[in-house]
Amino acid sequence: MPELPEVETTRRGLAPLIEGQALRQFAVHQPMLRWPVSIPNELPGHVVQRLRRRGKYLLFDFEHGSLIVHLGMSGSLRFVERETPRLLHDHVELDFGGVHLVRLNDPRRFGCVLWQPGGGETHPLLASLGPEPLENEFSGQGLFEKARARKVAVKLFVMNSHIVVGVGNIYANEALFLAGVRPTRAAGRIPRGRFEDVARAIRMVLDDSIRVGGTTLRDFINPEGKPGYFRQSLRVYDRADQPCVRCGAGIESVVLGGRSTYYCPSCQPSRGFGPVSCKVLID
DNA sequence: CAACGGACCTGCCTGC
DNA sequence: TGCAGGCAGGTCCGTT
Repeated sequence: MPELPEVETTRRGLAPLIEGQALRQFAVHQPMLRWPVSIPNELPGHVVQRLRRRGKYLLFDFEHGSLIVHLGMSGSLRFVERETPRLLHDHVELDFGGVHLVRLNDPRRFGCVLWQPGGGETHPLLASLGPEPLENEFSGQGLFEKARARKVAVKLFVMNSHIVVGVGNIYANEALFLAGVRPTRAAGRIPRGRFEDVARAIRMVLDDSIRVGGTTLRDFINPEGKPGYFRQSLRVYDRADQPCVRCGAGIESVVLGGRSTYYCPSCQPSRGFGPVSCKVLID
C-alpha cells in the first residue's frame, strides 16, 4: 500500500507529536509480521530524537539506535486516544505518555518493526538502498549509468529500491506516462536525455502526491485517520480501457513482474518516445 | 551478476 | 447466498 508519499505523509503527521518525547512503554499484540517484531526491552525511558524516512522505511531515531518501521502493503500508523478500542490487526503499540498512543495496524503483515543499534544505516535492509528521489543525489544521469546493459523493463528498473527508493507501482506507472516512456522498454535502451525526463517525472509525481496527502485506493490513512487525495490525479493507474487524459486513446494494461502496468499506447509508443508532459522543476 | 517466480498474509471484489 | 478465484499500494529470497 504505502509508497513514498504515503510514508512521508505518515511521517509528517507523526513527527511533531512524538519528537522529543520519551517512550513510556510498548506492547506487541502480534509478534509475527514479515519478520518477528524486535523492540529492545530497555527502550522505554529513551527519547525519540527524530522521526526520519528512508525510502519507504520510517526510522524512529533514539540516541543509541533506531526503530525501523515498514508499512508493507497494508500498514498504517495512527495516533489515537489511549481509550480507543484496539482494532483488528492493531499489532504494535507505542506509548509516549499523555492521552495518545501510536498504533501500527497491518492486516497483511507484510510490514516490519525492527531495531537497529547505533547511528547510520547499517541494517542490511537499509545498507544498500539507492538515492532518495526528492534529494539532489538523484538524477537522470545516475539512472542512465545504472541502466547500462540492463534488459529489465524500465518500470521494474525504477521500482528497484537499489536503483532509487520509494517508487512503487502507482507512481512508476504515472511517472512513465508523464515521461512518454512505454513501461516495457528495456532500461538499457533508454537514452540519457529521456532518463532526465523520467527522473523529473518521478520527482513531480511524488511531490504532487505528498502535497495532497498521498493516494488512498482503499485503506491508506494518515496518523489522524484521514485519506489522501492523489487518487483523483492519477492519469493511467487503474484506468484500463478508459481514455487517455492527453490523447483519448484507450489505456492499455499488461502484467510486468507480477504487477499491473498501465500505459497509453499512443503517448508511450513501443518504438521511440512520446511527448513529455512533466514541467521542469527548478530547485 | 542479472532475471524471474514464488513466498509471505488478509480482505475485497467478481463471477459462476 | 455461497464459494472459488483473482487481485491488491512491497520486497526478500531462492533458483536458473
